[in-house]
Amino acid sequence: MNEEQPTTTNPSPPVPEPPDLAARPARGSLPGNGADAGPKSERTRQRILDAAARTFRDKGFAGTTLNDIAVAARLRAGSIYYHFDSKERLLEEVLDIGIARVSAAVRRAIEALPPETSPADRIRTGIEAHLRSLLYHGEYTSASFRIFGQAPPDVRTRMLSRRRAYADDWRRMLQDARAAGELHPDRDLALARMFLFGALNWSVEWYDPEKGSLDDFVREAAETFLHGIVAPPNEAAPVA
Amino acid sequence: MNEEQPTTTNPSPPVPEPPDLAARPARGSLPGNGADAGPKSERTRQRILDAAARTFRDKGFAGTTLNDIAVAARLRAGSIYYHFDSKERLLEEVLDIGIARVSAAVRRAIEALPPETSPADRIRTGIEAHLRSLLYHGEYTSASFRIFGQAPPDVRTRMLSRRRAYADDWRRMLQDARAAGELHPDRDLALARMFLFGALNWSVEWYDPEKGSLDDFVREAAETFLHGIVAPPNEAAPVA
DNA sequence: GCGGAATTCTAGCGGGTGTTAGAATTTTCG
DNA sequence: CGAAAATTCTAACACCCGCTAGAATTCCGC
Repeated sequence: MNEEQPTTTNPSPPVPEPPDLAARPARGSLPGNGADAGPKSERTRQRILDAAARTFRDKGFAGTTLNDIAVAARLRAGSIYYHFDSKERLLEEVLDIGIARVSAAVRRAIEALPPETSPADRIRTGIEAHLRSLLYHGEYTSASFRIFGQAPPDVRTRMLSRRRAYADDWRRMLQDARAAGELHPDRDLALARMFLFGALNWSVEWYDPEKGSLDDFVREAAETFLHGIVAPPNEAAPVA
Repeated sequence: MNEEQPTTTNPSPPVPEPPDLAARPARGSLPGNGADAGPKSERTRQRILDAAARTFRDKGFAGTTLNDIAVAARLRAGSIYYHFDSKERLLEEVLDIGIARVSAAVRRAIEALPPETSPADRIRTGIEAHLRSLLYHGEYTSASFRIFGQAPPDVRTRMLSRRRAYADDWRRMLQDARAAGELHPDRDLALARMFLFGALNWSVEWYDPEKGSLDDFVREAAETFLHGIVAPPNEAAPVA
């Protein structure tokens, strides 16, 4: 009667994770000696986080049991509490990492552009980076966007500043493009931005990597957002 | 420690609901004599459904307790089982009604158009109808799209055919527009359709009716999707 | 390989879950 | 009114939840 056991997660792949990104501020200090915990603890901590991200994404927050996570992380439910204070905090950290990664990926991609790149091309690059971060090894990033609406109120409000910061990046990019005269003057940029977020993040639910290259996908996505679907009036009808 | 009590739902507004829409097969006949139950049952059944739709939308499926629903519907949790077989079936009916209403609203709006309306204008009308149905007294419609990802697997698969039918309507509209030469030939229509769904349904999460008229909003939304945000090359730069 | 710290496990508490049986109540209508 | 049917409530069952204390085990520098 339970949800099916996640036996598919059994083979336990080694979960490659670049730990450099924006993992966590760590705890101030630990029991034993000076700095923070040993490396053993850190590794299981990561295992728990990975399991939590996957399970939260698949079953939702309230739908996920600490035992679900424990099974996927190959330990007992009680042991989780050695590494995390509560289920809520575990969620919080997953969400945090998710947003941080997308945000960092987009920022990095844009800063790597040559300085003379036009604002519209920056937007294009931003869209592609966001999608890549979401769809390619996106345990946390996809969880972060899928689960956010289900988070307990206090977690959500605490997470909101992070989100706002990322949203501000986009607000700025759009305004720059408008200032450069590259955007249609009638467009409502706030609406366009939310439209974009909705469209991009929804792709986690349906994108199938086996049905075409990711490169083509992100390119086409950016094009669709920038130019819409309607044929340009001049090209299509050369008749005066 | 619990989620906050829904005391805000206390005043119990009379819940205006146009019962004509696409609620459910209904019973053909009247109380006592005819076939099945009386009208009293029908009214509380509706009250439960309304309460369930609102609560599911706000707290998610697993996060919603039968007692939450019962309180909002002004009865006891056990009594729900006189009207519904299980929590799952209750969810299923809510989702069903939600999809049926959006689908019906869009279809009706498009059929009301004059026959000579261009395919692109049909799309525009469809977008506006979808958004209206979602945002204006959309207990069920918004719940349907927000909760779908959290539904238990079997409910989800059973619901999938309904969704596919609605998706087909859109697929057809887009293909018609392309056949009429109104769409950019390079666009990937499947991607565009999913983009559209993501963008539209995400609006439940952020749209604030007090920050501008719904009419303006739906119009601008359709425009953004059809033409994108980039300025057209000829209009903006009249300089040779 | 010893000893103490770090990590995990066991076992359970208190509470809330969906669900059900049967009693109590309300509605319906001759 | 009164009886039968329809509807709601009460009380409980069986189970699982997040979480904790303390014992058991593993790790690791000496």
